[in-house]
Amino acid sequence: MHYVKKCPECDSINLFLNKEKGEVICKDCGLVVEDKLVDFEQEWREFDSDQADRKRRTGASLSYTQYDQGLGTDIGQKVDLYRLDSKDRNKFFRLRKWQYRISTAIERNLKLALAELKRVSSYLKLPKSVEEESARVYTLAVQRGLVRGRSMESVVAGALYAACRRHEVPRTLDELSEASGIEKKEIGRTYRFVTRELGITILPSNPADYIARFASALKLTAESQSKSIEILERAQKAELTSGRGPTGIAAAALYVSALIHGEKRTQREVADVAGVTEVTIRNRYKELLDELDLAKEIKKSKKRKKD
DNA sequence: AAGACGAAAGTGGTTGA
DNA sequence: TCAACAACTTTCGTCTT
Repeated sequence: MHYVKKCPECDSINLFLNKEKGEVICKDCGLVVEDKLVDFEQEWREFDSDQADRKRRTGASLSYTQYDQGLGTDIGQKVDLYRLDSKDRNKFFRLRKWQYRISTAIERNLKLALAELKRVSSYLKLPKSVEEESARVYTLAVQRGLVRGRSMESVVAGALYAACRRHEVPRTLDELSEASGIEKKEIGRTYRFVTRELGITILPSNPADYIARFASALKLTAESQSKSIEILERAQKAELTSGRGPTGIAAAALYVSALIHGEKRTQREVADVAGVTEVTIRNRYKELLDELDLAKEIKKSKKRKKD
């Protein structure tokens, strides 16, 4: 199997293989370098067409980003029609007409929507697996008629948001909003509506999932980054995280660890990257200091600076 | 002068009667 | 369906570096 050695975006060699998700992620810029790392090798061999028939199990691969999943169903034409009497034949034509109408309506919608979905997805540099998942969600939503009364774009954005969360590569509503041009409120609304109607359960996102991306946006070193993960874990144990917005916590953890490692960033900078306000960072930051006695560590790093 | 701090009032969403 | 509520934002004045 072949692995990418360098990040094509920033040339970093700091790549990280997440085996469960089957993705290679650049730790520096957060780019998903490779995903869907599936072993494409066959575990069997075939020596003639007879064996091939018995051993091959699959047809072409399915993809939800193709509007009909690469397949398609038509009610057949002409074949065997001579066997039907005129009544049945009329029925047959009527069915075919309806099938045609319904499928073209849905297909036309899907074609447009999936084009938009791909656009937004590539803008946000989302992994292919998330794109697939969101396409699947959108397809289901269309089939259930959930798009009616809502703009196609907002449902696309909602599906993407849901897929990101499920794959633990969360983007903030702000980012989705910027990429799709749909209001934050609207995305949140359709997201909740669609996931509820489709019975998709989504875990509350983990602050740690945001760290890599925020850290690279702030150009922090790997040490600060792992320090902030450590802080997050301690915060979780101290039950400082439940009920709080995950981005705010991630931002505060990054802010503190940057201080500790003498890579000071202003609250403003961190706040902008994380999409929260300085006030929120201050509140989380204060809680972190109170509960985890990080004050010592900060003082230490200040002393080191003096020396 | 810029950044950090914190109080106060406002917003949108959840929850429980 | 409504009111209470928690988290977060906005705004603004004050303190610190």
